[in-house]
Amino acid sequence: MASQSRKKSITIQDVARHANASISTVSNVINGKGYASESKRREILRSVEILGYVPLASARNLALARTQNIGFVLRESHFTHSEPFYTRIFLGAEIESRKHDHYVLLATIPADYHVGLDTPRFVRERNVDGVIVAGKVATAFIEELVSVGLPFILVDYSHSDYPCLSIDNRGGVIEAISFLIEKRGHRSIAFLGADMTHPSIRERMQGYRIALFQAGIALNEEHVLTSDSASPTHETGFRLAIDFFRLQNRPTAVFCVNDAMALGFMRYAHEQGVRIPEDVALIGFDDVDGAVFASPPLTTVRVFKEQFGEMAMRQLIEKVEGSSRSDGSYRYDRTTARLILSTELVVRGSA
Amino acid sequence: MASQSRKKSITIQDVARHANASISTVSNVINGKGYASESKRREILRSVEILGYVPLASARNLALARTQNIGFVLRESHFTHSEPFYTRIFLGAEIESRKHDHYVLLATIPADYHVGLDTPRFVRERNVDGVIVAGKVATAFIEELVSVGLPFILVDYSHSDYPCLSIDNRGGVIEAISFLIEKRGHRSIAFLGADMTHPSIRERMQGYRIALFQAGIALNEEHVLTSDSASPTHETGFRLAIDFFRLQNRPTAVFCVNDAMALGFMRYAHEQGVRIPEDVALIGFDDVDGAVFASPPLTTVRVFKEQFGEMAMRQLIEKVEGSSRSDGSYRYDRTTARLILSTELVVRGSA
DNA sequence: GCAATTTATCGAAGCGCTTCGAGAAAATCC
DNA sequence: GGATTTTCTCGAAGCGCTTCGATAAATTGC
Repeated sequence: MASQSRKKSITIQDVARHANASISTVSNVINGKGYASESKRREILRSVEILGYVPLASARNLALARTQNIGFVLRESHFTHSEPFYTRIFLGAEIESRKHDHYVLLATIPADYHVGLDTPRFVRERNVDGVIVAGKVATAFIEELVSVGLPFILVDYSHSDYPCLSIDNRGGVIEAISFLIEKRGHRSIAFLGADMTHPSIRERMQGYRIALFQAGIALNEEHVLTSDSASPTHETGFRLAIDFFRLQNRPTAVFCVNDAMALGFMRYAHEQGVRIPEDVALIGFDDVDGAVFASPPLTTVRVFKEQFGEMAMRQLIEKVEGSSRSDGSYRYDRTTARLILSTELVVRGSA
Repeated sequence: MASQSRKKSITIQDVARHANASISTVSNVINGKGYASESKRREILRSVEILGYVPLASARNLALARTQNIGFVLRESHFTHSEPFYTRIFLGAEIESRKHDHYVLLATIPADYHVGLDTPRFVRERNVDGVIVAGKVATAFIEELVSVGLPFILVDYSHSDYPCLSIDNRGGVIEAISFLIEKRGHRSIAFLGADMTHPSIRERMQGYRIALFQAGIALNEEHVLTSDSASPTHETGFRLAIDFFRLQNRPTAVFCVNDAMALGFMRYAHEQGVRIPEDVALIGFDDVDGAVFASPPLTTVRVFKEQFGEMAMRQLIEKVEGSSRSDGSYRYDRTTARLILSTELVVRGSA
């Protein structure tokens, strides 16, 4: 019994026969289209119930020239990151996708993307109706999507030419820095960053400058410590912390471009016996899970990750469904729309 | 141009026409079946190349009565866990799936599973050829899989009645405890655990007992601190640490059932000014990413997560492909086979 | 009361692919 | 050299579903 093979399932045919109706009528009542008398409708629905009929997805999709799949693409390194940032976005998207009866297929691509070679299988086989691109990926990939005419949306990676959904990096940082200045009385605040060409990180940097400017504090370039080419990791935070503590007149607070770095900074501080927030206040960005377990718990800018994924999915699906209605009706083209998700400062022990 | 809809792609028809052959011949050469003259073959392949033809997955699958999808199911709480344990398994499975031209669809189910209501859509719609079940899920779900005749494999959750792939929990713990005893000279070792009904955790507990027994050390029940109903989280580790430090003659080493708990334990120890490993040695299990960043870095039992997922996928696909060949040939039924993946002790600073 | 609608139902074509014969041509056998 | 066997190619049926007419019955309009 154990190795019994898949049960041959019942088809629309069976329902039609059982309900004494034609296939097309069954199809209609199931999809709520066309006409059907109350009696027939009920009879059919009853048969569906009795037989436990569920339409076969593949058949449906073939007939409807769609897949009900959404691709989710990110760089492999991003997915394995210790902090489940993208994982959460993915999860949010996944949950949202169900509401719209879609599945999400995941694919990771290398940082140095080669068209053709690295093309996710689901785009080659046209096995998705649209794709969500998370984080910074090679532009070659994005261009490929454009060229095959697959709808997509960029998430957490702003780009002026394509539809994207991003975090309010600027606003989040401004809030954080202003908090440090106004509520905590700091006048000298360092900025620790990495991967400075990344749009998001650039924006965080801008937020830092703006907040300082607004408070009438002159920017001291020496307090901007960055490791331009490195990734903003725990390790990088640790390394820049070393530089930080070598500073002659050391700032009283530091803002790290993300929590991973902040945590790395904190580790070094611990090792040096520096107290946080007494000796130096610390704020991160992202609100990763580890933030709350740090000692002291990290004050940080929260990003609503699940919601982020949700929204991306919703946007994308709206777009996909819209484009598929070929009734020729005019629709506003939001292709290049850009949405920004706001953040929230969560104050914990480190500042 | 921007809102251009999906390009109507070229079909096998087009290739046939272009190559001056019949559809069936094209299909044959593409799939390497049947006969075909060198000339025809070349011509067809050339047309495929020129036209950039790629078979449409949905059509193929419909004709072949398969989906090329594998479902990956876990409890929602497991997926969002701060430590990407299952995420990594998922990733390993995902990567392996590509080699076999499969996609993986993810679904999360609630802890209190209700058949029908919570049934993952892909099992209802028969949109997967098999499913990987990760971690501890409701048995109702497993039974449902059995009843619909969908092949599956359990991962990280041993069950004697079903095919499963598990970690060598017992062996891993034995290695860890023996290390503590033989290499570090500890004679009094505590065990901190939670969720004691979980098979994996139970096995770890057994490992602890066995190792002690082997070393001729009597088990002191007071040194077994568990929070039976709680999950083995950071928080739980922290809480049990409190109990631990209240012990009259406190053990010199502690083994935590997983890294999360060990990290929680460590945090409490820090707060109390207890030095690790000088005052108390600490070993965890899993080797999560955070382990290496802890101070001191955590000694732990490594589990090869990606490989774990890979192997599960391989097993499952083998099974799926096997069962689909309906040539009636006899095959050994490995349905209830049980594989165990070995672990590795990684010695870092905490012990 | 009869034309014009609206409602109800169905058969058949089609989505893009695989696969099962069948027929023709080529190769092999004695 | 005729009978087999093998190689090559193709048409057609089928996978399970949607959808477009066509036909028939019921309803409406004036």
